[in-house]
Parts: sequence; structure tokens; C-alpha cells
Amino acid sequence: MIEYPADPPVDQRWNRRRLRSNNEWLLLERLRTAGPASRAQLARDSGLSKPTVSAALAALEQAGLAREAGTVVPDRGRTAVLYEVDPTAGYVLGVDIGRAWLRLAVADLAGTVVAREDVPNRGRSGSAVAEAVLAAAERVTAAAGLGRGDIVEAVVGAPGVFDEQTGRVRYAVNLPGWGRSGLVAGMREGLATSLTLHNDANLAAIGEYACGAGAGSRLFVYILIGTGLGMGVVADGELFRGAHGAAGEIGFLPLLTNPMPPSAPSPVEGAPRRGSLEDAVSGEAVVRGARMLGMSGPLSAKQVFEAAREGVPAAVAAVRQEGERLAHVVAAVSSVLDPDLVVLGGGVGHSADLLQQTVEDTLHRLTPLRPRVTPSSLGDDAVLLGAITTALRSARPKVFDTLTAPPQT
Amino acid sequence: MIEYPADPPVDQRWNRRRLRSNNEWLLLERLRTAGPASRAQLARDSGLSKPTVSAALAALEQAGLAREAGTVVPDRGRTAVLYEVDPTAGYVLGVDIGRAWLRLAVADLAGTVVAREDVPNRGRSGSAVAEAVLAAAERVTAAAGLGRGDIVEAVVGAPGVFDEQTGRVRYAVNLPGWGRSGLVAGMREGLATSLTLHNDANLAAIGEYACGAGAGSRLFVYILIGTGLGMGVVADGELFRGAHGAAGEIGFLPLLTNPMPPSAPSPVEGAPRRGSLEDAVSGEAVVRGARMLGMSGPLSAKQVFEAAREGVPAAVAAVRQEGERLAHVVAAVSSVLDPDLVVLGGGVGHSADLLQQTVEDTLHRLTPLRPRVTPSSLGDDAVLLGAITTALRSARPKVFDTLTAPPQT
DNA sequence: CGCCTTAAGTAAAGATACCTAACTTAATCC
DNA sequence: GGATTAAGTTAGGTATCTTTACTTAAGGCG
Repeated sequence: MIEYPADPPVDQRWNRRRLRSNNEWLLLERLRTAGPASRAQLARDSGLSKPTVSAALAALEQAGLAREAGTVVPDRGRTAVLYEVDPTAGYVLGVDIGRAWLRLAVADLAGTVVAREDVPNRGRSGSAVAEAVLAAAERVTAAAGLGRGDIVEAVVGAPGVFDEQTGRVRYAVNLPGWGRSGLVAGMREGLATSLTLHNDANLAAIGEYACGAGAGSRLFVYILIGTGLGMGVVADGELFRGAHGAAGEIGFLPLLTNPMPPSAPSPVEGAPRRGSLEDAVSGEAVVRGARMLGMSGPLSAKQVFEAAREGVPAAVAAVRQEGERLAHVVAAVSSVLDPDLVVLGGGVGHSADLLQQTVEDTLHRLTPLRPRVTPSSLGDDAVLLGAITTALRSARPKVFDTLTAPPQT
Repeated sequence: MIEYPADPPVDQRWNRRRLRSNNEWLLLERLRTAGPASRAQLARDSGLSKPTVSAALAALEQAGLAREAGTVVPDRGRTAVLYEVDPTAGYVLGVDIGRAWLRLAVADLAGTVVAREDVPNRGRSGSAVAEAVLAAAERVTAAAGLGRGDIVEAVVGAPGVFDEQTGRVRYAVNLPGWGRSGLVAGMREGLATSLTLHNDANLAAIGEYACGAGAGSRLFVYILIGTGLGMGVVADGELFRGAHGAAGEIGFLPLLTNPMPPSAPSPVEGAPRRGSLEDAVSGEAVVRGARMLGMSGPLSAKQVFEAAREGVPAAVAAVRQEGERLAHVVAAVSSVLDPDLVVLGGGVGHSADLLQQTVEDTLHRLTPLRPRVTPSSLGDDAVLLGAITTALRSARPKVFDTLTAPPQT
């Protein structure tokens, strides 16, 4: 690292000096994904020679990145010493800023959650949310027995599209004041770590892909139906962002769905556009539909679904209509992206079992490109787990670089 | 290559033995993308030392992959010897199977077309097309002064989605008999090279991205509007395929467009589904729209556009309606993918200048996510150039591996 | 119990490909 | 014609990997 210019050219990564480091990284990744293994085992699997593996593992152990993990006695021959990744080499913070709840969790490098806190969030405005996040982050870090410096990376999920250039959040329809500039910068400063803000539907997609119903899918789509309507796309394990990070903002799809009168005009800044798909498919639309079909009294989407489960005809019909509308969304998305799996999540997604049949039947009518459609398996934790997964992705190489860097003079 | 197992594990690519080879590859790529350069220049740019670069270039020249390209006299100092990629180290074949024309071209490794042939194709059925392709490939290869063995890679573009597993083409709506099994295998055998079949809209997208209007776009969408309706998506320079290679089959979008009566029932196998978007937006729909608005006589889409250019009111109105329908397509695609550029190509795309204003105005009404929309710049050659680009991509590493492989005993 | 077999792990020697430093070559400038 | 500058080469040194051969530690067996 010393003999090369400060800003090494691209080719530099191929240089011999990095070969050692690269092999160490590959061995560490192998340990992480394939579990504990002996040095001889690693040598066989990686194609490296035994002496090389021994040397690399000694260096990794020295750096605090790997550790011994017991021994195993083979059928014949000498006892093998197993090694595993040391998950305590670094920690990450995940935050889910939802309309009703703030959820925070600290996880170690293996992804194990070591502390968690859920805080009610209803009614808070932009800057109050940012302050509440900072306070809760402080508490949850302490609860994990950690200090600030132990958090290598923080990832925050929230509605809207964050624009790195202006430092503002766009399309954050359901969180008043969240679009204000400087909020993210403030949080970043307060946490004193690398912090990134992501769209909640995108993180939920990653969460569901990494630890939920989406595992192993080649092209995975997560549709978040709740207060608003969002979508996250994971292609070959990578989040699909689009040119401006706004991929999946399907609230603006001009679709041919069954008739649904627009919501009443609203003076609230940033409320869903009347007549938009978001307005026609989100939770509140289910309520409107049920009212049109004759239900009365104070209603929530949840109550409509419960009534449908009990067989109340108007509720059943309202749910069927919602299923048909959703099928149009799935059909549109499928014809563009060709996913093999669509997961329905969010408030309405919780009742996806009620919707599934209608969605599948309608889909059959609409298009020959029909992906599998299933309900979310992580429920309300999808965003939080996605935030942790995303944070781990950037934290792991960062920790590796830090701990294997040559000692400074 | 000899000391390692036949099927080397993943990590193997990091081994020292491959370091040399990798650096040679990187230097070659640098020569290819940044043009001729001296060895000292390459050393500065790549971060490798002068002796290493000299040795690598000697090996590349020996292998026939690079060659001297004149000299240059700097302001002061010794004359530098320039090197460039040797484009004659291998050739590729690109084929565009269109409804009206077969287009074939042979290009060298630099992408320069060295022979080309266009053959009328109207009225041929599946197996006749395959035979015509083989015969024309034979002729065009000979015209380039090459034999079979010189063609390293062939890429064929055609409508429909090719399924590697069954060996059949699906959704090839406008090419009767093209869905028959074994056609691709037959062509592969007849050409005696590695041959792959790709969707025509996908290849056109790659062509337009690599050498046309899409250059430099982060997320680029090409919409092919002609006999049918297709789309290709290029994200960060890579084609986006979807889980089953059917991404971009937007003929099945359930969209809310202005009214357009479905085409007359057709007994032809595989004709566009009546009432589908494909049926409502493709070239033939423009004709139907014009008839509804009062135009009569034998009409083609081209003629309607020409009439609109001359100001015939019914034609102008028909074109405006087509523009509105297209805007819905662009709006839907944009809300899912968030592209920064949409290029309109194919027969209708040729008249994109007439459509552009309407598309932009309608888009404005529909959504805040508005990508740039421009007409194709390659016209009818987009598919062919995309095929060549795709073929080059796999041919280049293949040629490199072949020519740098250690001599067999 | 000691010896054989087997497999894990280590030590020493050899190979490769890189870097640095110093040199040679070839051009311009004065 | 010599100084200067930059291209390219030669020679020597170093890091990292592989190979080969060895040591260590376990179980099986006569």
C-alpha cells in the first residue's frame, strides 16, 4: 500500500501485493458462507495449498477476523482444528422508519441481532423523527454493550427516494416534513458513522430476499402495500435501483384496473395523487371499496380483511376487488421485469392469503407471464432485516480493510 | 493450467499463475478502449512497471493479439513505439432475422464490419429461414475472405424468447413456424461455431446502447414498435433479462390507454392477442386508428405517418392517439424501471419525431418520473449491430484464452 | 503395546511474476 | 556536440505461491 500512488489505478487491484489480501478475503468469505472448516478442508475447497491457507488463517486470526471453533476428529487421522469467522469484529445498526413505529437493531458481523428496540412513531414530523432515531440509536447501542466506535455502518429505511445530490427525500408522501433538507446529514453527524438512507420497499425486498420468502430467486419482486404502494426489485442478488434510485415507484403506474373512485381531495402536502394507482390500491382504498359496497361505521383495512375472513359479503367483495387490482399491478410488473417470484408485503400484504386466489385467477386472465405470488414471510421486520443485510454488505469489506491494513507508523 | 484440477474451483482465478494472464488481459482491454499507446504510457496508466508492461506486450504480440501501430515522437525524448489490438485475431457473425429481411454481417474483433449481406425474407417459414440463414452465412463469410474456423462466435436476433432448456422459441408471434423445436440446434450445427439466439428487441437495445443514441445511459430502455411490440433494457451496460429471459415482453401490459378497438379476429397461429397492448400500439393499430378517423384506401403505417407530415387531419389525429398510447407505455415502464433514457425504434419508431411532442405532453400529465425520449439513431441496423456487439463480448475473452493458452504437447 | 494407516498441519526449497534502480537508446534543444 | 528528456531494457531483489517432504496425532490391528 505504501509503494503505490494514493489513488491507485483500476488495474492495481490485480497487483501482487493485493493477491495475499484477496486470498485472505476469499477464505474469510468461504468460512462465513460455508461455516467452520479446518485449514486442510479450506485448502481442498479453495484450490490453494495447505501452507498458504495456514499462513492466511494465522493472519486472519491475528487481525481478529477469524477464530478457532473447536476440533473435529475425522474417521481416520489427526484431529482437525476448525476455524470460523469472528462475528464480534464489528457491528452494524439497522433502522426502519415507519409511519407507526421506529424499529432499530444492532447486529454483529454474522447478522445475529444483539439488541433491538421498537419505538412508537405516530404523529412525529420530520425533524422529531430524526431526533428520536438518534436517541434510540444511542440506547440500543448501549444495550448491546457497545460504544459508538463499534458501529461500523448504519442503514436507515424510510419512505421516499433519497437524492444523494440534494440531500433531500422525494416522494415521501406519508411522512410530513420528511422531505426537508439536512435531515440525513444531521443523522449522519449524530451517529458519527457511515450512514445511508434507503427506500423502505427496497430494503424490505432485500430483507425478504436474504432471510425470507425470496431466498434463491433469480429475479425477485417485493410489493409493499400499506399506507402507500412501493416495490423493490432484486436481480441476481443485487438491488435494482434505476437511473435515479426511483425504480419501483409503482404508485404512478397508469393501469387499467376495475373502477375505483379517487379518494376525497386532501389538503395534506404530499398525499397520494388522487386517481393514481397508489390511491387505488393502498390500504385506504380497501376501506373505500368496502364502504361503496355497503359497509359502514369506522373502518380500517385490517377490519375489512377480518370481516372478509368471517364471510361478510361486502367485505369479501371489497377484498376480491383489491385482489383484482393487485393482479393488474403484478401483471404489469411481470411483463416488464419477468420475475420468478412476487412477494406481497406491508399492511395489506399481511392478508395476502385472502388475496392470493383472486390474484392468481385474475393474472391467468391477463397474461401468460405468471410469476409465483406469495405473502411476505418476515412481516413487519422485513425493512429492518433488509437494513441490517445492506449494512453488513458494506461493513464486512470495511472491517476487513481496517483490520488487515498494515500498521501505521 | 497443467498443475490444477480440470475444473478449477472459483478461487483459482486469483492464483498467481493467472495473475500474469489477467494483467495481459487488462492491458489488452486498455489498448482496445483507449486506443494505441506506448508501453511507457501503459505503464503509467495501469500502475504496472515498465518491465512488466514490456514483457506482457511481447507475449501479446507473440500470440497475435496485439501489434505495433506506428510511432510517435514526444515533445522531448525518445520516439515511442505504439501498440494496438490486432483486430484480425478473430471474427464474429451477427444475424438479424426480421419479418421482411435477413441481415448478416461479419465483423473483426474491433467491431469493424468486413462483409455484409441483406436478403429478402418475406413469406419464409421457420425451417426455410434457418436454411436461408445458413446459406447466407456461408456467402458472407466467404465474401470476407474467411473460412468457417475464423468465426469465433455467432449471435442471432429474432422475435420471441428462446428457451435454452427446451430449445424452442416462445412468443414468436410474427414468424410462423419459428417456434419449432430443433431450429436453433440445426443452425448451431450448420455453422459449427458457438451460436446463441437472442430476442430482437434486446439486441436492438444493446446495439443502440453500444453504438447509438443510448451511449452512456445508466439505465436505458429501447422500445421496438413495428409489427409487434418489444422492449430491451440495458442497466449499467448489461442486458436485463429477467428470470426466464422474458423481461421486456410488454405486449402483455394491462394499460389504461385511450380507446382502441381490437383488431379483427385472426385465424393465424400466434397472432397478437386481440385487445392486448401489442394489438393496440403496433404499426397496424395506427392504420386501424386512421381508418376509424375517416381515412380510406389501402393504407400502411408508413403512409399514415407521411399523411400526418403533410397535415392530413385524420392522419394527424391518428398519430396523436398513437403518441398518447405510447406515452402510457413509457409511463408504465418508467414507474417500474426508472430509466434515464427511452429510445423509440422499429417501423413506428422511425417516425418518432412526429410522436415525440405528444408523448412528452402526455407523459407530463401521467407521472412525475419522466425519462428523456428520443428516436432511434441506428434505424434498421440496431438489431444487427446489437448482435455483433453481443458476439464480440463473448468472442474477445474466448480468443484471448485460446491464443494465450500454453502450447499443448 | 507397538506398528501401520490416514489425515492435519508445518518446514524448506523452488518457481513465478512483480518491483526498483540503474542503465541504454534515441529524440529535441541550445 | 553536449545537455536534457523520455522510451525502453537489464539486473537484482522480494513477495507469495506451490511442491515435496516431513512431523504430528488420531484410530485400527496383530
